[in-house]
Amino acid sequence: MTTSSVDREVQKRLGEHAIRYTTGRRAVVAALAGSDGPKSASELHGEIGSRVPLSSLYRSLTILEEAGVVIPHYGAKGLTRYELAEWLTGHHHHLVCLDCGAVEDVEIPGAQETQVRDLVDSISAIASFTPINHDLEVEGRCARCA
Amino acid sequence: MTTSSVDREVQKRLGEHAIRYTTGRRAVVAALAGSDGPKSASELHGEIGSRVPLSSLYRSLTILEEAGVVIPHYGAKGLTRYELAEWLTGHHHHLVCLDCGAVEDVEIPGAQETQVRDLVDSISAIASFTPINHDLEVEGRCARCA
DNA sequence: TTCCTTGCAAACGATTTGCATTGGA
DNA sequence: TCCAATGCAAATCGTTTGCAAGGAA
Repeated sequence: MTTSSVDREVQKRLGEHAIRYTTGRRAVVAALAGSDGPKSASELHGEIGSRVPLSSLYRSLTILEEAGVVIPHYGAKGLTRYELAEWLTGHHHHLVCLDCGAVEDVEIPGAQETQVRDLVDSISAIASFTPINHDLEVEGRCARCA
Repeated sequence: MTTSSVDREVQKRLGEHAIRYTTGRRAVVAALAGSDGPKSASELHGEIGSRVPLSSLYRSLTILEEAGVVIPHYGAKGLTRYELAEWLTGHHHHLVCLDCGAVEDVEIPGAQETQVRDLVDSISAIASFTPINHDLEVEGRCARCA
Protein backbone atom coordinates (compact mmCIF):
# COMPACT_ATOMS: atom_id res chain seq x y z
CA MET A 1 0.00 0.00 0.00
CA THR A 2 1.39 3.41 -0.92
CA THR A 3 2.08 6.12 1.61
CA SER A 4 -0.66 8.32 0.19
CA SER A 5 -3.28 5.58 0.24
CA VAL A 6 -2.31 4.76 3.81
CA ASP A 7 -2.83 8.42 4.57
CA ARG A 8 -6.28 8.28 3.02
CA GLU A 9 -7.24 5.11 4.89
CA VAL A 10 -6.10 6.60 8.18
CA GLN A 11 -7.98 9.80 7.53
CA LYS A 12 -11.12 7.79 6.92
CA ARG A 13 -10.65 5.68 10.02
CA LEU A 14 -9.99 8.69 12.25
CA GLY A 15 -12.96 10.50 10.76
CA GLU A 16 -15.22 7.60 11.74
CA HIS A 17 -13.99 7.93 15.30
CA ALA A 18 -14.30 11.72 15.33
CA ILE A 19 -10.59 12.08 15.88
CA ARG A 20 -8.77 14.93 14.12
CA TYR A 21 -6.05 14.05 11.68
CA THR A 22 -3.68 16.85 12.62
CA THR A 23 -0.27 17.81 11.30
CA GLY A 24 1.54 16.02 14.10
CA ARG A 25 -0.44 12.83 13.60
CA ARG A 26 0.07 12.97 9.86
CA ALA A 27 3.80 13.24 10.44
CA VAL A 28 3.78 10.12 12.60
CA VAL A 29 1.76 8.10 10.11
CA ALA A 30 3.94 9.25 7.21
CA ALA A 31 7.13 8.33 9.06
CA LEU A 32 5.75 4.88 9.91
CA ALA A 33 4.46 4.33 6.38
CA GLY A 34 7.95 4.93 5.05
CA SER A 35 9.56 2.58 7.56
CA ASP A 36 10.59 -1.05 7.08
CA GLY A 37 9.90 -1.96 10.68
CA PRO A 38 8.67 -0.72 14.07
CA LYS A 39 10.07 2.58 15.33
CA SER A 40 10.33 3.98 18.85
CA ALA A 41 9.09 7.42 19.86
CA SER A 42 12.62 8.80 19.94
CA GLU A 43 13.47 7.25 16.56
CA LEU A 44 10.37 8.89 15.13
CA HIS A 45 11.31 12.12 16.84
CA GLY A 46 14.66 11.96 15.08
CA GLU A 47 13.04 11.39 11.68
CA ILE A 48 10.24 13.88 12.02
CA GLY A 49 12.39 16.61 13.52
CA SER A 50 11.93 18.64 16.66
CA ARG A 51 8.96 20.57 15.36
CA VAL A 52 6.92 17.84 17.06
CA PRO A 53 7.96 17.52 20.73
CA LEU A 54 8.30 14.09 22.28
CA SER A 55 5.31 14.48 24.55
CA SER A 56 3.05 15.19 21.58
CA LEU A 57 4.56 12.28 19.74
CA TYR A 58 3.67 9.99 22.60
CA ARG A 59 0.17 11.39 22.68
CA SER A 60 -0.23 10.91 18.94
CA LEU A 61 0.96 7.33 19.22
CA THR A 62 -1.49 6.66 22.04
CA ILE A 63 -4.39 8.09 20.05
CA LEU A 64 -3.40 6.21 16.92
CA GLU A 65 -3.10 3.00 18.90
CA GLU A 66 -6.58 3.46 20.37
CA ALA A 67 -7.91 4.05 16.87
CA GLY A 68 -6.30 0.81 15.73
CA VAL A 69 -3.98 2.56 13.31
CA VAL A 70 -0.71 1.63 14.98
CA ILE A 71 0.38 -1.36 17.03
CA PRO A 72 2.99 -1.33 19.80
CA HIS A 73 5.91 -3.69 19.86
CA TYR A 74 7.85 -3.98 23.13
CA GLY A 75 11.59 -4.39 22.97
CA ALA A 76 14.85 -4.34 24.87
CA LYS A 77 15.74 -1.52 27.29
CA GLY A 78 12.11 -0.68 27.87
CA LEU A 79 11.70 0.71 24.38
CA THR A 80 8.30 0.55 22.77
CA ARG A 81 8.36 0.57 18.99
CA TYR A 82 5.26 1.26 16.93
CA GLU A 83 4.25 0.20 13.46
CA LEU A 84 1.16 0.57 11.30
CA ALA A 85 -1.50 -2.03 12.01
CA GLU A 86 -1.72 -5.00 9.69
CA TRP A 87 -4.93 -3.88 7.99
CA LEU A 88 -2.75 -1.10 6.54
CA THR A 89 0.44 -3.02 5.83
CA GLY A 90 -0.58 -6.66 5.50
CA HIS A 91 0.17 -9.49 7.90
CA HIS A 92 3.83 -10.13 8.59
CA HIS A 93 6.33 -11.47 11.10
CA HIS A 94 9.45 -10.04 12.72
CA LEU A 95 13.19 -10.50 12.65
CA VAL A 96 14.61 -9.09 15.88
CA CYS A 97 18.34 -8.41 16.08
CA LEU A 98 19.72 -9.36 19.48
CA ASP A 99 22.69 -7.03 18.97
CA CYS A 100 21.27 -3.73 17.80
CA GLY A 101 17.61 -4.23 18.66
CA ALA A 102 16.39 -3.36 15.17
CA VAL A 103 13.22 -5.08 14.04
CA GLU A 104 12.55 -5.95 10.42
CA ASP A 105 9.21 -6.96 8.94
CA VAL A 106 8.90 -10.08 6.80
CA GLU A 107 5.98 -11.49 4.90
CA ILE A 108 5.77 -15.19 4.29
CA PRO A 109 4.11 -17.15 1.46
CA GLY A 110 0.42 -17.91 1.84
CA ALA A 111 0.87 -21.65 2.13
CA GLN A 112 3.24 -21.26 5.03
CA GLU A 113 1.09 -18.62 6.64
CA THR A 114 -1.76 -21.12 6.57
CA GLN A 115 0.46 -23.64 8.36
CA VAL A 116 1.22 -21.10 11.04
CA ARG A 117 -2.42 -20.17 11.45
CA ASP A 118 -3.44 -23.82 11.81
CA LEU A 119 -0.74 -24.29 14.39
CA VAL A 120 -1.85 -21.22 16.33
CA ASP A 121 -5.41 -22.49 16.34
CA SER A 122 -4.49 -25.94 17.60
CA ILE A 123 -2.24 -24.56 20.34
CA SER A 124 -4.91 -22.12 21.46
CA ALA A 125 -7.63 -24.74 21.57
CA ILE A 126 -5.60 -26.91 23.94
CA ALA A 127 -4.98 -24.01 26.30
CA SER A 128 -8.54 -22.58 26.18
CA PHE A 129 -6.99 -19.43 24.80
CA THR A 130 -8.79 -17.13 22.36
CA PRO A 131 -6.27 -16.15 19.69
CA ILE A 132 -6.59 -12.69 18.18
CA ASN A 133 -3.27 -12.24 16.48
CA HIS A 134 0.04 -14.04 16.22
CA ASP A 135 3.64 -13.13 15.56
CA LEU A 136 6.46 -15.47 14.70
CA GLU A 137 9.48 -13.69 16.14
CA VAL A 138 12.84 -14.79 14.89
CA GLU A 139 15.63 -13.60 17.16
CA GLY A 140 19.18 -13.53 15.89
CA ARG A 141 21.66 -11.28 14.22
CA CYS A 142 20.77 -8.96 11.35
CA ALA A 143 22.88 -8.70 8.21
CA ARG A 144 24.68 -5.63 9.55
CA CYS A 145 25.54 -7.12 12.95
CA ALA A 146 26.37 -10.66 11.79
CA MET B 1 12.46 -30.98 34.98
CA THR B 2 11.84 -30.78 38.73
CA THR B 3 12.58 -27.69 40.79
CA SER B 4 15.35 -29.44 42.66
CA SER B 5 17.05 -30.70 39.51
CA VAL B 6 16.83 -27.21 38.02
CA ASP B 7 18.48 -26.00 41.18
CA ARG B 8 21.28 -28.51 40.73
CA GLU B 9 21.80 -27.65 37.07
CA VAL B 10 21.94 -23.95 37.86
CA GLN B 11 24.38 -24.54 40.68
CA LYS B 12 26.62 -26.45 38.30
CA ARG B 13 26.39 -23.79 35.60
CA LEU B 14 27.16 -20.95 38.01
CA GLY B 15 30.03 -22.92 39.50
CA GLU B 16 31.59 -23.24 36.06
CA HIS B 17 31.40 -19.47 35.71
CA ALA B 18 32.74 -18.83 39.24
CA ILE B 19 29.52 -17.13 40.20
CA ARG B 20 28.18 -17.69 43.70
CA TYR B 21 24.77 -19.30 44.07
CA THR B 22 23.55 -17.17 46.94
CA THR B 23 20.31 -17.18 48.88
CA GLY B 24 18.86 -14.34 46.84
CA ARG B 25 19.72 -16.00 43.55
CA ARG B 26 18.33 -19.32 44.74
CA ALA B 27 15.09 -17.58 45.62
CA VAL B 28 14.81 -16.14 42.10
CA VAL B 29 15.52 -19.47 40.43
CA ALA B 30 13.09 -21.29 42.70
CA ALA B 31 10.35 -18.76 41.99
CA LEU B 32 10.91 -19.04 38.25
CA ALA B 33 11.08 -22.83 38.37
CA GLY B 34 7.69 -22.90 40.04
CA SER B 35 6.19 -20.52 37.51
CA ASP B 36 4.10 -21.33 34.44
CA GLY B 37 5.39 -18.34 32.48
CA PRO B 38 7.71 -15.32 32.51
CA LYS B 39 7.63 -13.10 35.60
CA SER B 40 8.63 -9.47 36.05
CA ALA B 41 10.95 -8.26 38.78
CA SER B 42 8.07 -6.85 40.78
CA GLU B 43 6.02 -10.02 40.37
CA LEU B 44 8.97 -12.02 41.65
CA HIS B 45 9.40 -9.52 44.44
CA GLY B 46 5.80 -10.17 45.43
CA GLU B 47 6.30 -13.94 45.45
CA ILE B 48 9.67 -14.02 47.15
CA GLY B 49 8.77 -11.45 49.77
CA SER B 50 10.51 -8.29 50.81
CA ARG B 51 13.49 -10.05 52.35
CA VAL B 52 15.09 -9.57 48.93
CA PRO B 53 14.94 -5.90 47.88
CA LEU B 54 14.07 -5.01 44.33
CA SER B 55 17.52 -3.72 43.48
CA SER B 56 19.09 -7.03 44.47
CA LEU B 57 16.44 -8.85 42.49
CA TYR B 58 17.36 -6.88 39.39
CA ARG B 59 21.03 -7.61 39.99
CA SER B 60 20.33 -11.30 40.42
CA LEU B 61 18.34 -11.35 37.20
CA THR B 62 21.16 -9.58 35.35
CA ILE B 63 23.73 -12.06 36.63
CA LEU B 64 21.52 -15.04 35.84
CA GLU B 65 20.88 -13.69 32.37
CA GLU B 66 24.60 -13.30 31.71
CA ALA B 67 25.12 -16.87 32.88
CA GLY B 68 22.47 -18.03 30.42
CA VAL B 69 20.16 -19.25 33.18
CA VAL B 70 17.29 -16.86 32.53
CA ILE B 71 15.98 -15.14 29.41
CA PRO B 72 14.25 -11.75 29.27
CA HIS B 73 10.93 -11.13 27.54
CA TYR B 74 9.83 -7.58 26.91
CA GLY B 75 6.17 -6.86 27.41
CA ALA B 76 3.50 -4.23 27.79
CA LYS B 77 4.08 -1.07 29.83
CA GLY B 78 7.84 -1.39 29.61
CA LEU B 79 7.83 -4.48 31.81
CA THR B 80 10.58 -7.04 31.38
CA ARG B 81 9.57 -10.55 32.38
CA TYR B 82 12.12 -13.29 32.93
CA GLU B 83 11.93 -17.03 32.63
CA LEU B 84 14.35 -19.93 32.88
CA ALA B 85 16.32 -20.55 29.69
CA GLU B 86 15.11 -23.31 27.42
CA TRP B 87 17.99 -25.69 28.25
CA LEU B 88 16.35 -25.87 31.69
CA THR B 89 12.70 -25.94 30.72
CA GLY B 90 12.56 -27.18 27.14
CA HIS B 91 11.63 -25.21 24.03
CA HIS B 92 8.23 -23.61 24.05
CA HIS B 93 6.10 -20.76 22.74
CA HIS B 94 3.96 -18.11 24.40
CA LEU B 95 0.33 -17.19 24.83
CA VAL B 96 0.12 -13.49 25.67
CA CYS B 97 -3.12 -12.14 27.10
CA LEU B 98 -3.91 -8.73 25.70
CA ASP B 99 -6.13 -7.96 28.68
CA CYS B 100 -4.15 -8.87 31.77
CA GLY B 101 -0.68 -9.15 30.24
CA ALA B 102 -0.06 -12.63 31.64
CA VAL B 103 2.16 -14.88 29.58
CA GLU B 104 1.72 -18.64 29.51
CA ASP B 105 4.21 -21.17 28.17
CA VAL B 106 3.11 -23.84 25.69
CA GLU B 107 5.01 -26.72 24.17
CA ILE B 108 4.02 -28.00 20.77
CA PRO B 109 4.36 -31.48 19.24
CA GLY B 110 7.69 -32.29 17.60
CA ALA B 111 6.28 -32.54 14.10
CA GLN B 112 4.83 -29.07 14.31
CA GLU B 113 7.96 -27.70 15.92
CA THR B 114 9.88 -29.01 12.93
CA GLN B 115 7.51 -27.14 10.61
CA VAL B 116 8.13 -23.94 12.55
CA ARG B 117 11.88 -24.42 12.49
CA ASP B 118 11.88 -25.00 8.73
CA LEU B 119 9.82 -21.89 8.27
CA VAL B 120 12.16 -19.84 10.44
CA ASP B 121 15.13 -21.06 8.43
CA SER B 122 13.59 -20.22 5.09
CA ILE B 123 12.49 -16.75 6.22
CA SER B 124 15.91 -16.02 7.66
CA ALA B 125 17.75 -17.14 4.55
CA ILE B 126 15.78 -14.73 2.38
CA ALA B 127 16.57 -11.80 4.68
CA SER B 128 20.26 -12.67 5.24
CA PHE B 129 19.39 -12.99 8.89
CA THR B 130 21.16 -15.39 11.25
CA PRO B 131 18.48 -17.03 13.41
CA ILE B 132 19.41 -17.91 16.98
CA ASN B 133 16.06 -18.51 18.56
CA HIS B 134 12.41 -18.16 17.70
CA ASP B 135 9.17 -17.62 19.51
CA LEU B 136 5.69 -18.03 18.15
CA GLU B 137 3.71 -15.52 20.14
CA VAL B 138 -0.03 -15.94 20.17
CA GLU B 139 -1.82 -12.82 21.35
CA GLY B 140 -5.38 -12.99 22.52
CA ARG B 141 -7.44 -13.48 25.62
CA CYS B 142 -6.60 -16.00 28.31
CA ALA B 143 -9.19 -18.35 29.82
CA ARG B 144 -9.69 -16.03 32.80
CA CYS B 145 -10.17 -12.86 30.74
CA ALA B 146 -12.21 -14.35 27.88
C1' DT C 1 42.29 -10.40 54.18
C1' DT C 2 40.22 -10.00 49.64
C1' DC C 3 36.50 -10.12 46.58
C1' DC C 4 31.96 -10.72 45.57
C1' DT C 5 27.32 -9.57 47.03
C1' DT C 6 23.85 -6.85 49.28
C1' DG C 7 20.96 -2.78 50.94
C1' DC C 8 19.77 1.64 50.75
C1' DA C 9 19.13 5.79 48.51
C1' DA C 10 19.99 8.62 44.70
C1' DA C 11 20.20 8.73 39.68
C1' DC C 12 18.37 7.59 35.01
C1' DG C 13 15.67 7.27 30.95
C1' DA C 14 11.34 6.30 28.76
C1' DT C 15 6.79 7.67 29.17
C1' DT C 16 2.85 10.32 31.25
C1' DT C 17 0.39 14.21 32.96
C1' DG C 18 -1.21 19.12 34.62
C1' DC C 19 -2.19 23.29 32.86
C1' DA C 20 -2.32 27.20 30.04
C1' DT C 21 -2.36 28.13 25.05
C1' DT C 22 -3.26 27.14 20.25
C1' DG C 23 -5.64 25.42 16.31
C1' DG C 24 -8.99 23.02 13.47
C1' DA C 25 -13.97 21.71 12.11
C1' DT D 1 -17.09 29.45 18.55
C1' DC D 2 -15.42 25.79 21.36
C1' DC D 3 -13.55 21.71 22.43
C1' DA D 4 -9.75 18.83 21.03
C1' DA D 5 -4.80 19.05 20.46
C1' DT D 6 -0.34 20.99 21.64
C1' DG D 7 3.89 22.59 24.21
C1' DC D 8 6.30 22.95 28.08
C1' DA D 9 7.73 21.48 32.46
C1' DA D 10 7.12 18.63 36.29
C1' DA D 11 5.87 14.09 37.81
C1' DT D 12 5.95 8.78 37.37
C1' DC D 13 7.66 4.36 37.11
C1' DG D 14 10.60 0.60 35.95
C1' DT D 15 15.32 -0.06 36.22
C1' DT D 16 20.29 1.06 37.17
C1' DT D 17 24.10 2.58 39.90
C1' DG D 18 27.31 4.59 43.73
C1' DC D 19 28.80 3.55 47.93
C1' DA D 20 29.37 1.61 52.37
C1' DA D 21 28.38 -2.66 55.02
C1' DG D 22 28.08 -7.81 55.13
C1' DG D 23 29.63 -12.49 53.92
C1' DA D 24 32.12 -16.37 51.88
C1' DA D 25 36.63 -18.36 50.52
